[in-house]
Amino acid sequence: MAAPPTDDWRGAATAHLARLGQRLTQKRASIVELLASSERPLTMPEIREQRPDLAQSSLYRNLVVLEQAEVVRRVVTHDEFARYELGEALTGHHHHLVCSRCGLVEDVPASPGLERSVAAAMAGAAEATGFRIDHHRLDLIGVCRRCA
Amino acid sequence: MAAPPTDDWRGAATAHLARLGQRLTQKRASIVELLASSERPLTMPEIREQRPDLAQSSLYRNLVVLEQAEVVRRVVTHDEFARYELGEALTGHHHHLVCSRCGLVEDVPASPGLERSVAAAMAGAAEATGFRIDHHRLDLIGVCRRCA
DNA sequence: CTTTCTGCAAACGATTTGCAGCAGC
DNA sequence: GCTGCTGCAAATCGTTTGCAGAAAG
Repeated sequence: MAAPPTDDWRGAATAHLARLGQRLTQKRASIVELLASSERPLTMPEIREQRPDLAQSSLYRNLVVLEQAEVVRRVVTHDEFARYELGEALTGHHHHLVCSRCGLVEDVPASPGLERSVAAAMAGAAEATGFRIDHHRLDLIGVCRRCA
Repeated sequence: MAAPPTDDWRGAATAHLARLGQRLTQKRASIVELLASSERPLTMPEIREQRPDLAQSSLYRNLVVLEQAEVVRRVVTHDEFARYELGEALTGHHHHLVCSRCGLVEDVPASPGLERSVAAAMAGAAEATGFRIDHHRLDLIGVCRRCA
Protein backbone atom coordinates (compact mmCIF):
# COMPACT_ATOMS: atom_id res chain seq x y z
CA MET A 1 0.00 0.00 0.00
CA ALA A 2 1.03 3.56 -0.61
CA ALA A 3 1.48 5.54 2.59
CA PRO A 4 0.33 3.03 5.19
CA PRO A 5 -0.57 4.61 8.52
CA THR A 6 1.89 2.22 10.10
CA ASP A 7 4.48 -0.30 9.01
CA ASP A 8 4.26 -1.95 12.37
CA TRP A 9 1.51 -4.38 11.51
CA ARG A 10 2.64 -6.71 14.26
CA GLY A 11 2.19 -4.12 16.97
CA ALA A 12 -1.02 -2.80 15.47
CA ALA A 13 -2.49 -6.26 15.14
CA THR A 14 -1.52 -7.14 18.69
CA ALA A 15 -3.21 -4.00 19.97
CA HIS A 16 -6.38 -4.58 17.99
CA LEU A 17 -6.60 -8.20 19.12
CA ALA A 18 -5.98 -7.26 22.71
CA ARG A 19 -9.12 -5.15 22.71
CA LEU A 20 -11.05 -8.37 22.18
CA GLY A 21 -8.97 -10.26 24.69
CA GLN A 22 -7.27 -12.21 21.92
CA ARG A 23 -3.62 -12.82 21.28
CA LEU A 24 -1.50 -12.54 18.15
CA THR A 25 -0.52 -16.18 17.89
CA GLN A 26 2.17 -17.44 15.54
CA LYS A 27 -0.38 -18.61 13.01
CA ARG A 28 -2.28 -15.35 13.16
CA ALA A 29 0.91 -13.40 12.69
CA SER A 30 1.71 -15.60 9.72
CA ILE A 31 -1.63 -14.75 8.13
CA VAL A 32 -1.30 -11.04 8.81
CA GLU A 33 2.23 -11.03 7.45
CA LEU A 34 1.08 -12.67 4.24
CA LEU A 35 -1.70 -10.12 3.76
CA ALA A 36 0.65 -7.27 4.64
CA SER A 37 3.09 -8.40 1.99
CA SER A 38 0.45 -8.53 -0.71
CA GLU A 39 -0.76 -5.43 -2.41
CA ARG A 40 -4.13 -6.84 -3.21
CA PRO A 41 -6.79 -8.90 -1.44
CA LEU A 42 -6.12 -12.64 -1.49
CA THR A 43 -8.60 -15.46 -1.94
CA MET A 44 -8.74 -18.41 0.39
CA PRO A 45 -7.07 -20.69 -2.20
CA GLU A 46 -4.26 -18.17 -2.57
CA ILE A 47 -3.82 -17.98 1.16
CA ARG A 48 -3.80 -21.75 1.52
CA GLU A 49 -1.22 -22.02 -1.22
CA GLN A 50 1.10 -19.59 0.54
CA ARG A 51 0.48 -21.03 3.99
CA PRO A 52 0.09 -24.80 3.49
CA ASP A 53 0.97 -25.41 7.13
CA LEU A 54 -2.31 -23.92 8.34
CA ALA A 55 -5.41 -26.09 8.41
CA GLN A 56 -8.28 -24.64 6.46
CA SER A 57 -10.53 -24.53 9.50
CA SER A 58 -7.90 -22.66 11.47
CA LEU A 59 -7.57 -20.21 8.63
CA TYR A 60 -11.26 -19.49 8.58
CA ARG A 61 -11.45 -19.30 12.34
CA ASN A 62 -8.52 -16.95 12.58
CA LEU A 63 -9.80 -14.78 9.79
CA VAL A 64 -13.08 -14.40 11.65
CA VAL A 65 -11.23 -13.29 14.77
CA LEU A 66 -8.96 -10.98 12.84
CA GLU A 67 -11.95 -9.52 11.07
CA GLN A 68 -13.73 -8.83 14.35
CA ALA A 69 -10.57 -7.16 15.59
CA GLU A 70 -10.59 -5.06 12.42
CA VAL A 71 -7.12 -6.26 11.57
CA VAL A 72 -8.45 -7.97 8.47
CA ARG A 73 -11.29 -7.08 6.15
CA ARG A 74 -13.30 -9.48 4.07
CA VAL A 75 -13.81 -8.23 0.53
CA VAL A 76 -16.98 -9.43 -1.13
CA THR A 77 -17.26 -9.61 -4.91
CA HIS A 78 -19.37 -11.59 -7.34
CA ASP A 79 -16.58 -14.12 -7.34
CA GLU A 80 -17.07 -17.59 -5.93
CA PHE A 81 -14.93 -17.08 -2.86
CA ALA A 82 -14.22 -14.30 -0.45
CA ARG A 83 -11.03 -12.28 -0.48
CA TYR A 84 -9.14 -10.93 2.49
CA GLU A 85 -6.96 -7.90 3.00
CA LEU A 86 -5.64 -5.91 5.93
CA GLY A 87 -8.15 -3.54 7.50
CA GLU A 88 -7.95 0.13 6.64
CA ALA A 89 -6.65 0.88 10.12
CA LEU A 90 -3.45 -0.81 8.94
CA THR A 91 -3.39 0.01 5.25
CA GLY A 92 -5.08 3.36 4.91
CA HIS A 93 -8.25 4.08 2.98
CA HIS A 94 -8.37 2.86 -0.58
CA HIS A 95 -10.74 1.61 -3.24
CA HIS A 96 -10.82 -1.45 -5.44
CA LEU A 97 -10.50 -2.24 -9.08
CA VAL A 98 -12.43 -5.42 -9.83
CA CYS A 99 -12.07 -7.53 -12.96
CA SER A 100 -15.48 -8.82 -13.95
CA ARG A 101 -13.94 -11.65 -15.95
CA CYS A 102 -11.49 -13.28 -13.55
CA GLY A 103 -12.42 -11.67 -10.25
CA LEU A 104 -9.01 -10.11 -9.67
CA VAL A 105 -9.11 -7.27 -7.17
CA GLU A 106 -6.47 -4.57 -7.11
CA ASP A 107 -6.05 -1.65 -4.75
CA VAL A 108 -6.46 1.95 -5.83
CA PRO A 109 -5.46 4.87 -3.64
CA ALA A 110 -8.27 7.29 -2.86
CA SER A 111 -7.90 10.85 -4.10
CA PRO A 112 -8.80 13.81 -1.89
CA GLY A 113 -11.18 15.27 -4.45
CA LEU A 114 -13.07 12.05 -4.80
CA GLU A 115 -13.24 11.58 -1.06
CA ARG A 116 -14.68 15.04 -0.67
CA SER A 117 -17.42 14.29 -3.17
CA VAL A 118 -18.23 11.00 -1.51
CA ALA A 119 -18.34 12.64 1.90
CA ALA A 120 -20.84 15.15 0.58
CA ALA A 121 -22.97 12.36 -0.87
CA MET A 122 -22.82 10.51 2.42
CA ALA A 123 -23.99 13.55 4.33
CA GLY A 124 -26.86 14.09 1.92
CA ALA A 125 -27.96 10.47 2.00
CA ALA A 126 -27.73 10.34 5.77
CA GLU A 127 -30.01 13.31 6.10
CA ALA A 128 -32.48 12.00 3.57
CA THR A 129 -32.81 8.51 4.99
CA GLY A 130 -32.00 8.55 8.69
CA PHE A 131 -29.07 6.19 8.24
CA ARG A 132 -25.99 6.91 10.29
CA ILE A 133 -23.30 6.45 7.66
CA ASP A 134 -19.93 5.22 8.88
CA HIS A 135 -17.86 4.63 5.80
CA HIS A 136 -18.05 3.74 2.14
CA ARG A 137 -16.82 1.29 -0.42
CA LEU A 138 -16.14 2.18 -4.02
CA ASP A 139 -15.44 -0.50 -6.60
CA LEU A 140 -14.38 0.33 -10.13
CA ILE A 141 -15.46 -2.56 -12.29
CA GLY A 142 -13.91 -3.50 -15.56
CA VAL A 143 -11.64 -5.95 -17.33
CA CYS A 144 -8.03 -6.36 -16.27
CA ARG A 145 -5.11 -6.27 -18.65
CA ARG A 146 -4.73 -10.06 -18.66
CA CYS A 147 -8.39 -10.71 -19.45
CA ALA A 148 -8.74 -8.00 -22.09
CA MET B 1 -36.84 4.74 -8.56
CA ALA B 2 -36.52 8.40 -9.36
CA ALA B 3 -36.50 9.11 -13.08
CA PRO B 4 -36.35 5.60 -14.50
CA PRO B 5 -35.18 5.47 -18.11
CA THR B 6 -38.37 3.58 -18.85
CA ASP B 7 -41.57 2.61 -17.09
CA ASP B 8 -42.08 -0.09 -19.66
CA TRP B 9 -40.21 -2.80 -17.85
CA ARG B 10 -42.17 -5.46 -19.66
CA GLY B 11 -41.06 -4.25 -23.06
CA ALA B 12 -37.52 -3.59 -21.92
CA ALA B 13 -37.20 -7.00 -20.30
CA THR B 14 -38.61 -8.70 -23.38
CA ALA B 15 -36.10 -6.91 -25.58
CA HIS B 16 -33.15 -7.72 -23.33
CA LEU B 17 -34.14 -11.37 -23.10
CA ALA B 18 -34.66 -11.60 -26.84
CA ARG B 19 -31.01 -10.74 -27.38
CA LEU B 20 -30.17 -14.00 -25.63
CA GLY B 21 -32.87 -15.90 -27.47
CA GLN B 22 -34.94 -16.10 -24.30
CA ARG B 23 -38.57 -15.25 -23.70
CA LEU B 24 -40.30 -13.26 -21.00
CA THR B 25 -42.39 -16.08 -19.59
CA GLN B 26 -45.21 -15.53 -17.13
CA LYS B 27 -43.02 -16.50 -14.20
CA ARG B 28 -40.20 -14.27 -15.32
CA ALA B 29 -42.57 -11.37 -15.76
CA SER B 30 -43.85 -12.04 -12.27
CA ILE B 31 -40.33 -11.79 -10.86
CA VAL B 32 -39.51 -8.63 -12.80
CA GLU B 33 -42.79 -7.05 -11.76
CA LEU B 34 -42.02 -7.74 -8.12
CA LEU B 35 -38.57 -6.20 -8.37
CA ALA B 36 -39.92 -3.24 -10.32
CA SER B 37 -42.47 -2.55 -7.61
CA SER B 38 -39.85 -2.57 -4.88
CA GLU B 39 -37.63 0.40 -4.27
CA ARG B 40 -34.84 -1.65 -2.83
CA PRO B 41 -33.07 -4.93 -3.63
CA LEU B 42 -34.88 -8.01 -2.32
CA THR B 43 -33.40 -11.13 -0.79
CA MET B 44 -34.33 -14.61 -1.95
CA PRO B 45 -36.48 -15.19 1.17
CA GLU B 46 -38.32 -11.94 0.50
CA ILE B 47 -38.90 -12.93 -3.10
CA ARG B 48 -40.14 -16.37 -2.13
CA GLU B 49 -42.51 -14.85 0.37
CA GLN B 50 -44.02 -12.59 -2.26
CA ARG B 51 -44.08 -15.24 -4.94
CA PRO B 52 -44.86 -18.53 -3.17
CA ASP B 53 -46.09 -20.04 -6.41
CA LEU B 54 -42.58 -20.17 -7.86
CA ALA B 55 -40.33 -23.09 -7.01
CA GLN B 56 -37.04 -22.06 -5.48
CA SER B 57 -35.05 -23.72 -8.23
CA SER B 58 -37.05 -21.90 -10.88
CA LEU B 59 -36.45 -18.66 -9.09
CA TYR B 60 -32.72 -19.17 -9.05
CA ARG B 61 -32.68 -20.35 -12.63
CA ASN B 62 -34.73 -17.42 -13.84
CA LEU B 63 -32.67 -14.95 -11.90
CA VAL B 64 -29.56 -16.28 -13.58
CA VAL B 65 -31.11 -15.81 -16.99
CA LEU B 66 -32.44 -12.38 -16.11
CA GLU B 67 -29.05 -11.42 -14.79
CA GLN B 68 -27.32 -12.51 -17.99
CA ALA B 69 -29.87 -10.48 -19.92
CA GLU B 70 -29.02 -7.51 -17.69
CA VAL B 71 -32.64 -7.19 -16.69
CA VAL B 72 -31.74 -8.04 -13.12
CA ARG B 73 -28.66 -7.33 -11.08
CA ARG B 74 -27.41 -9.37 -8.17
CA VAL B 75 -26.33 -7.23 -5.24
CA VAL B 76 -23.67 -8.79 -3.05
CA THR B 77 -23.18 -7.68 0.53
CA HIS B 78 -21.70 -9.24 3.63
CA ASP B 79 -25.14 -10.60 4.34
CA GLU B 80 -25.85 -14.31 4.18
CA PHE B 81 -27.88 -14.21 1.01
CA ALA B 82 -27.78 -12.33 -2.23
CA ARG B 83 -30.18 -9.55 -3.10
CA TYR B 84 -31.71 -8.81 -6.47
CA GLU B 85 -32.85 -5.61 -8.11
CA LEU B 86 -33.63 -4.45 -11.64
CA GLY B 87 -30.60 -3.70 -13.77
CA GLU B 88 -29.56 -0.11 -14.24
CA ALA B 89 -30.75 -0.23 -17.83
CA LEU B 90 -34.24 -0.31 -16.36
CA THR B 91 -33.84 1.71 -13.18
CA GLY B 92 -31.17 4.27 -13.93
CA HIS B 93 -27.84 4.56 -12.19
CA HIS B 94 -27.90 4.70 -8.41
CA HIS B 95 -25.90 3.76 -5.36
CA HIS B 96 -26.66 1.79 -2.23
CA LEU B 97 -27.01 2.46 1.43
CA VAL B 98 -26.15 -0.70 3.35
CA CYS B 99 -26.98 -1.36 6.99
CA SER B 100 -24.11 -3.23 8.58
CA ARG B 101 -26.37 -4.55 11.34
CA CYS B 102 -29.34 -6.05 9.51
CA GLY B 103 -28.13 -6.08 5.93
CA LEU B 104 -30.89 -3.82 4.63
CA VAL B 105 -30.03 -2.21 1.30
CA GLU B 106 -31.68 0.97 0.15
CA ASP B 107 -31.28 2.88 -3.09
CA VAL B 108 -29.69 6.31 -3.30
CA PRO B 109 -29.83 8.43 -6.42
CA ALA B 110 -26.45 9.45 -7.81
CA SER B 111 -25.60 13.12 -7.92
CA PRO B 112 -23.92 14.68 -10.96
CA GLY B 113 -21.05 16.11 -8.92
CA LEU B 114 -20.25 12.78 -7.37
CA GLU B 115 -20.48 11.03 -10.70
CA ARG B 116 -18.05 13.50 -12.17
CA SER B 117 -15.52 12.82 -9.42
CA VAL B 118 -15.91 9.08 -9.79
CA ALA B 119 -15.50 9.33 -13.54
CA ALA B 120 -12.24 11.19 -13.04
CA ALA B 121 -11.04 8.55 -10.58
CA MET B 122 -11.96 5.84 -13.05
CA ALA B 123 -10.00 7.48 -15.81
CA GLY B 124 -6.97 7.86 -13.58
CA ALA B 125 -7.09 4.31 -12.33
CA ALA B 126 -7.59 2.97 -15.83
CA GLU B 127 -4.49 4.74 -17.04
CA ALA B 128 -2.41 3.65 -14.07
CA THR B 129 -3.31 -0.03 -14.18
CA GLY B 130 -4.27 -1.01 -17.71
CA PHE B 131 -7.78 -1.96 -16.63
CA ARG B 132 -10.58 -1.06 -18.98
CA ILE B 133 -13.12 0.31 -16.53
CA ASP B 134 -16.76 -0.14 -17.43
CA HIS B 135 -18.72 1.07 -14.46
CA HIS B 136 -18.62 1.48 -10.72
CA ARG B 137 -20.42 0.58 -7.54
CA LEU B 138 -20.57 2.82 -4.51
CA ASP B 139 -21.93 1.57 -1.22
CA LEU B 140 -22.47 3.86 1.75
CA ILE B 141 -22.24 1.71 4.84
CA GLY B 142 -23.81 2.51 8.16
CA VAL B 143 -26.64 1.69 10.49
CA CYS B 144 -30.25 2.10 9.44
CA ARG B 145 -32.85 3.95 11.46
CA ARG B 146 -34.42 0.75 12.76
CA CYS B 147 -31.13 -0.74 13.97
CA ALA B 148 -29.79 2.46 15.51
C1' DC C 1 -3.14 -26.55 35.60
C1' DT C 2 -6.20 -23.73 32.96
C1' DT C 3 -7.29 -21.40 28.99
C1' DT C 4 -6.97 -20.77 24.27
C1' DC C 5 -5.65 -22.53 19.74
C1' DT C 6 -5.31 -26.25 16.29
C1' DG C 7 -6.51 -30.01 13.10
C1' DC C 8 -9.52 -33.51 11.59
C1' DA C 9 -13.75 -34.85 10.04
C1' DA C 10 -18.53 -34.14 10.02
C1' DA C 11 -22.21 -30.70 9.48
C1' DC C 12 -24.40 -26.56 7.30
C1' DG C 13 -26.89 -24.00 4.09
C1' DA C 14 -27.30 -21.13 0.07
C1' DT C 15 -27.20 -22.21 -4.56
C1' DT C 16 -26.99 -25.50 -8.52
C1' DT C 17 -28.23 -29.41 -11.21
C1' DG C 18 -30.42 -34.05 -13.14
C1' DC C 19 -34.44 -35.57 -14.69
C1' DA C 20 -39.24 -36.32 -15.93
C1' DG C 21 -43.40 -33.88 -16.94
C1' DC C 22 -45.73 -29.67 -18.86
C1' DA C 23 -46.45 -25.44 -21.71
C1' DG C 24 -45.89 -22.65 -25.73
C1' DC C 25 -45.31 -22.35 -30.56
C1' DG D 1 -43.83 -32.91 -32.19
C1' DC D 2 -40.08 -30.04 -30.76
C1' DT D 3 -38.01 -26.78 -27.78
C1' DG D 4 -37.59 -24.81 -23.72
C1' DC D 5 -39.65 -23.92 -18.86
C1' DT D 6 -40.93 -25.90 -14.32
C1' DG D 7 -40.83 -28.52 -9.94
C1' DC D 8 -38.94 -31.97 -7.07
C1' DA D 9 -35.28 -33.98 -4.94
C1' DA D 10 -30.49 -34.84 -4.77
C1' DA D 11 -25.87 -32.96 -5.28
C1' DT D 12 -22.32 -29.18 -4.79
C1' DC D 13 -19.09 -26.58 -2.45
C1' DG D 14 -17.45 -22.70 0.25
C1' DT D 15 -17.70 -22.13 4.98
C1' DT D 16 -18.72 -23.43 9.90
C1' DT D 17 -18.60 -26.36 13.92
C1' DG D 18 -17.80 -30.40 17.52
C1' DC D 19 -14.42 -32.48 19.72
C1' DA D 20 -10.04 -34.18 21.51
C1' DG D 21 -5.26 -33.17 21.72
C1' DA D 22 -1.39 -29.53 21.67
C1' DA D 23 0.52 -25.05 22.93
C1' DA D 24 0.81 -20.84 25.71
C1' DG D 25 1.29 -18.74 30.18
